[in-house]
Amino acid sequence: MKELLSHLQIKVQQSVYLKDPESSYLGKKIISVGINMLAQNGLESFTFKKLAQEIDTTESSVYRYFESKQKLLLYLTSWYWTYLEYVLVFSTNSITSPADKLFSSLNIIAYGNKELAIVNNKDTQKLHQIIITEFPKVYLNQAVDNDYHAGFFEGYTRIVDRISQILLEINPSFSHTKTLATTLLEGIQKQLYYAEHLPCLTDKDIKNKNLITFYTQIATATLNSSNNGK
Amino acid sequence: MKELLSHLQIKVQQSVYLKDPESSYLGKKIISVGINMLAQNGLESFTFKKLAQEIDTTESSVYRYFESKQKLLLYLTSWYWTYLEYVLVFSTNSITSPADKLFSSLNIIAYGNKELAIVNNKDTQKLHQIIITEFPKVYLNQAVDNDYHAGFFEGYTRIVDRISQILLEINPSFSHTKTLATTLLEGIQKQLYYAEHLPCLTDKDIKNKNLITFYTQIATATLNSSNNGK
DNA sequence: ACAGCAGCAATAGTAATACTATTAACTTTG
DNA sequence: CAAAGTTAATAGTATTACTATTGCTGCTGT
Repeated sequence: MKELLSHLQIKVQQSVYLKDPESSYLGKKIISVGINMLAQNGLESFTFKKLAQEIDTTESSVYRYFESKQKLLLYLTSWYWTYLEYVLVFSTNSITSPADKLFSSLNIIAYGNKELAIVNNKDTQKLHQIIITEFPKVYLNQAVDNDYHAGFFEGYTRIVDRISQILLEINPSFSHTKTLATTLLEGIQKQLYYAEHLPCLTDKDIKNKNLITFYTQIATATLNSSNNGK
Repeated sequence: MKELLSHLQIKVQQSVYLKDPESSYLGKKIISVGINMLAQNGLESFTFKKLAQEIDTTESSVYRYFESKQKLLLYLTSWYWTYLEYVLVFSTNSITSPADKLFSSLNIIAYGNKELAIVNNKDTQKLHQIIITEFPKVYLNQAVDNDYHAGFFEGYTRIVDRISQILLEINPSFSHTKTLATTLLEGIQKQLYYAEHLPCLTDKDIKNKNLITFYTQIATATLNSSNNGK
């Protein structure tokens, strides 16, 4: 799997960038150093000028690749969700029990693939950090409706669909799979953030495997509860 | 209750503002027009200059009240969570069944109090909109750790604690109340946003009463599931 | 009554950020 | 090897965030 994924060329929708960052050395630098800077200090303090200084180029050269820092963030998050779908599929296609498949999937969503640190010159653990703190900002803004119709959230949507499918395997008559899937997925990510920064919004032992066990329990309990057909 | 709440003076922690906006006409204007503008266009396009123009004053006069637009947002969200705790307590203290209390509480969190539109010159429905799209930005940034230690999230924390208490009433041996409480609370708010902007991340019938019913079901199913003592 | 002093808001800035038009240099291709 | 195309740097502008200073207004004490 390590071989398969590290050779994978993940495509991000063209309209997200002005010039394909994979097509030049500078473009690749923008991505890899951009990941480091965003993971380190977040979107607010990140500017193209600082990025340019870091990689010894100019602000306007960065603007040739992305029309704004939000679009660069959108590129990184889109890439990550697409990458994660591959990891998800490769890691769980051999699992037959739907409940086990759910557990493994949630585990990957929570902690990524620890063996594959760098894929296509991108630090996936840092991208995971970026997803947790910055991804909500990608859609909680005025541009959502346009971005949605442009298909910019398809990567994320497909992950949600995959989880939905697994939930449906556990209980084929369950009718609120999307809602449950997003609740699990985003709940897990929030808890990871709270554990780090807002400890009074979590329970102490909810970490590592326990976090995944708990959310799997929420899922199975809900799926097995009485009026699930309606 | 309408009488009680509309006469209530809700205090926001002093260190959030430079000068108490409740202490002058201009301050009150900053708050009420700020609510309108933030609900309308979001934090990103909101600036103190635009706010000042809207209320016929100057940018620097606004800066006398708040050191940044983030602090103004923090003020509004803190006010809202404190206000919502009163609504929650007043509306549910007569309910004896813990399950009914949970349903009512989640309903208030999802839809606020529709009878009380304006409290202390603040449009609570617009504030509710602001909470849904802007509150995550209040803590998903570099200042979290400082803001947390300064106690700026106490209003929200208290709401989470109240929900936790109700969950504990339903199952006194349940040990992950904070995690479940935040998952329910934030899940509901996300679904409201998705229904509006990202419909493929929700299920069609998950709206109005159904949304609350579903999240109450998640809660009770989880609370009643087997290994809850652990 | 009015000199003095608080408190408040406006004027007039600066520094940083976001973004763009134009030019220069280098590569590829006919 | 000249024309065409590609790439990035120079040199801007407009907006945004934030601050230092000044001036006005009303209250206070003698």
